Amino acid sequence: MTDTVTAILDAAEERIRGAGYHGFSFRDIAADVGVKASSVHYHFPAKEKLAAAVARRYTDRFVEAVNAQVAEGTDVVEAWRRVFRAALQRDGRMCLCGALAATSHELAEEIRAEVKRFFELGIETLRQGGLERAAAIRVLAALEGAMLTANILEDQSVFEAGSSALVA
Amino acid sequence: MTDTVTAILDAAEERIRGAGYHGFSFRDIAADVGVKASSVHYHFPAKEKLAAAVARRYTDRFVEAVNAQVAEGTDVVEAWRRVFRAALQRDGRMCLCGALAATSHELAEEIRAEVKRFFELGIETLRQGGLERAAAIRVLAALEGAMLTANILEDQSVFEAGSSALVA
DNA sequence: GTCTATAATTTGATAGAC
DNA sequence: GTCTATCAAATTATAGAC
Repeated sequence: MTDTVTAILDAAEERIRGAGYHGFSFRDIAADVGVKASSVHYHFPAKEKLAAAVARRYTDRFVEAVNAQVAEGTDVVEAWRRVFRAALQRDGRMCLCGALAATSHELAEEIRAEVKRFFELGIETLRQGGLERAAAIRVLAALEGAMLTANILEDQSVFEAGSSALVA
Repeated sequence: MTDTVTAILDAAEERIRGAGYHGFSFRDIAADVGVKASSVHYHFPAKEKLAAAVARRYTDRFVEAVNAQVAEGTDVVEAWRRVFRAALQRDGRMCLCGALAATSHELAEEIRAEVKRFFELGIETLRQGGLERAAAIRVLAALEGAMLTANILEDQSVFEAGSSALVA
């Protein structure tokens, strides 16, 4: 993966997490990266492909980070909470898949499938950690909701409060 | 409030709940209502004003519905859960303020203030029902997250699972 | 791989007739 | 209060030079 592709994915991720799928343009990304819009199109022929690639990378990284925590002996629920917290504190923005899921109704099928994968993998890893399906859903829902609420209230302590019931 | 204004607000609410603030145009709304885009502009001079008006009406109606439940003797947490559930089941879409909050970073100040009001009023009514602030945040976060997760997984039972821990 | 140039369409918004 | 007509800008996307 070239530097330009990485920079494009980084910029698109930040934009989507701040303004949603319809909230950015190829020119925005190009300006962020320091190239022209046509160069972005060279790497990603269509906006849908770009967003799908961003979601794929985001999910892969996210699940990998969770698995790394679990491998170190962290409880799986706490692991998910930590990775969510890190994403909020580092970037001060919504979860990418949460931002896309919030407006999933009009989302292109390819993107929706990638976003769905994030939530299905979340449920799967939590179940592998011993949780029942309903409990796994509760954890993911609480974390997405806590992140969203902290975002709009512009108060990161809201994330702690919103996700505090998950801690054993 | 004229019929046209009501129809415009209805259409805009549905569009925003499905695709977010940037996911619709004046022409979309006009087509939904059966008028021309210039007529929409007559009632709402700018897109920001339209979205802010939609959020204001949504919050007012939502809180009113919750208060009506509480007045009938329903527990305040259960009241919030019921009104969220009704919004999901009736429209099959995200909470309007949740959809806007998810991409709040780039939102016009006027709109963000209205969305913020939804969450602050939520916390306020829950606290009046006897909950501590952290508990109130947990309830709102869980409900928004449960709605979002049910939305992307296209399974309304996910809302029940995601919000089930709130029931005493 | 990146650029310039451009096509085709859509966008938010306004002016003015009725 | 709604319409037609229009604007200026932005949008996704492509063609072809370098």
